[in-house]
Amino acid sequence: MTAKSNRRKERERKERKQEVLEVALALFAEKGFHEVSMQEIAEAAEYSVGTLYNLFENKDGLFEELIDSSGKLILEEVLVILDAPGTEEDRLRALLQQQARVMEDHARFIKLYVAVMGQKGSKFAKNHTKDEIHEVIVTRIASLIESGIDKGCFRRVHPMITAKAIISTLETLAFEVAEQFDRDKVTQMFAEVEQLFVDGLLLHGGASS
Amino acid sequence: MTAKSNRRKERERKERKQEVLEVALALFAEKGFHEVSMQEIAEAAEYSVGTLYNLFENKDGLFEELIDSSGKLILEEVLVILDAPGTEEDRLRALLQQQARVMEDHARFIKLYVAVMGQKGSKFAKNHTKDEIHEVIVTRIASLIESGIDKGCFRRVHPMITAKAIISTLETLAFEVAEQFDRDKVTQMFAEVEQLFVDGLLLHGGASS
DNA sequence: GAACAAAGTGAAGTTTTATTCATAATATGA
DNA sequence: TCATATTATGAATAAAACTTCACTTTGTTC
Repeated sequence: MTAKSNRRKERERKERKQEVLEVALALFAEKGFHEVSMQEIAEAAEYSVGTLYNLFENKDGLFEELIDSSGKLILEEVLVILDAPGTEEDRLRALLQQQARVMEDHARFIKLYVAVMGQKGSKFAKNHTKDEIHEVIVTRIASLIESGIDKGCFRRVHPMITAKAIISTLETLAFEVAEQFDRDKVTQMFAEVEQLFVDGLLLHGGASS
Repeated sequence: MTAKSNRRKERERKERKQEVLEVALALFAEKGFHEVSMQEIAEAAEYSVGTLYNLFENKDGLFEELIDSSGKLILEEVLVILDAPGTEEDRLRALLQQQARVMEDHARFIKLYVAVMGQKGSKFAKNHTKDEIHEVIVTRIASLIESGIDKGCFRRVHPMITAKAIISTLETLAFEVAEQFDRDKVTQMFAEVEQLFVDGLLLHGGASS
C-alpha cells in the first residue's frame, strides 16, 4: 500500500510542478526572467510562495526545470520528424509543414529560449540542456542537407549555415506568433518558408509558380 | 567666452556618456540587462555610481540611450547600402557582402537587441526606437525583393517572410560572432549566406557550382 | 475519529541593487 | 590666488525580491 501511495504522491507532485511550470512559462516568455517575481508566479498558479519553494529548489531551479522539460519535449518532436523515412527533400518539407503544430505547443518556449540563449555570460550559461537542444537540431538538419547535396538533389550550399538560417527563421516567426496563435495563418506562413528554402535548394525545376 | 565654454562642456559630456555607453553595451550584451548592476558599469567605466546618475537619468534611461544611439547608427549604415544604385540583385548582394563590416562594429548591439526584443511585455516595450529599427530594415528588404520579383529576376516568394528569413539569419550569425570577431571568417560566412539566399532567389542559372 | 504525515500558507528575515545626497576634488575665470 | 561652478565620489538609504520557517490546513491510515 505504501509503495503504491508513494508512486501516486510522486506523480501528483510532478503534476503540480508541471502546472506551475506552465504558468511560469507564460509569464517568463512575456516579460522575461527577471521581470517576473516568485510572488507573481505563485499568484498566477494559485499557490503560495511557500509552496513554490516546496516544489522547487529556488527561482533559478524552477527556471532550469522549465527549460529542461520543455526543451526535451520539443527536441523529441523535431527528431521524430527528421528521422522519419523518405528523401531529404521529403523530410525537410515535413519539418516545415509540421512546424505549425509544433509551434502551437511550443512557441512561447521558443521565444523564451531565444531570449535566454543570448546571454551566454548569464548565470544560466552553465545549463547543459540549453545549448544541446539547439545544437542537436541544427546539426541534424545540416547533415540532412549535406546528404541531399551528396545525392545531387540539392544544390551546393553550406549545410551548417543553411541549417542555421532555417532554424533562425523558424524561431523568429515563432516569436511573432507566440502571443496570439492562429493555426491557419501560421500554416500558411510555413508554406511560404518551405517554398523559400526547399524550392531554393532544389537543383531541378524548383523555381516554378 | 561663456558660450564657447558651454559648447565644449556639452561636447565633453557627450563624450563621457559615449564612453560609459560603450562599456555598458559590452556588459549588457554578455550578461543581460538585469544581471549587470550600476556598480558594475561604474567600475568598468572607471567612474563612480554617482557619476553615472549625473550623466543619465537612471539605469533604464542609460539603457534606452544605449539602444537609441546604437540603433540609429546601424539603421543608417544599412539604409545606405540598400538605397545605393544598382539592380535588386546587386543591392541584396551588397547588403550581405558588407555585413561583415557592419557586424564588426555592431554585433554586440545586435545580440543585445535580439534578446531585449523578445520581451515585448517588459518595461522596454514602450520604447519606440527599438521596434522601428527592425521594422524599417525588414520592410525595406521586403520591398527590394518584391521589386525584384516584379522585374522577373527573382522567383516568386513571399517578400516579407524572405526578408525576415534573411535578417534573422544575419542576427543569429551576429550572435555567434559577437564574442570573438574574426573578420576573414565572418566574411566567408556571409559569402555562404549570399550564396544560399541570392542564388536561391534567382530565376536563371543561380544554381551553379 | 484520532494520530500522523503531507501539503500549503504568508508574514518576517535577508540579500541585492537602484538611487540619493552631503561632501570632496577639480576646473574656470578674474 | 581666491571665489565660484562644475564634476566626481561612495557611504547611506530605500525599494524590491528571494527565501525561510513557524504555523495551519488538508489528506491518510488504522
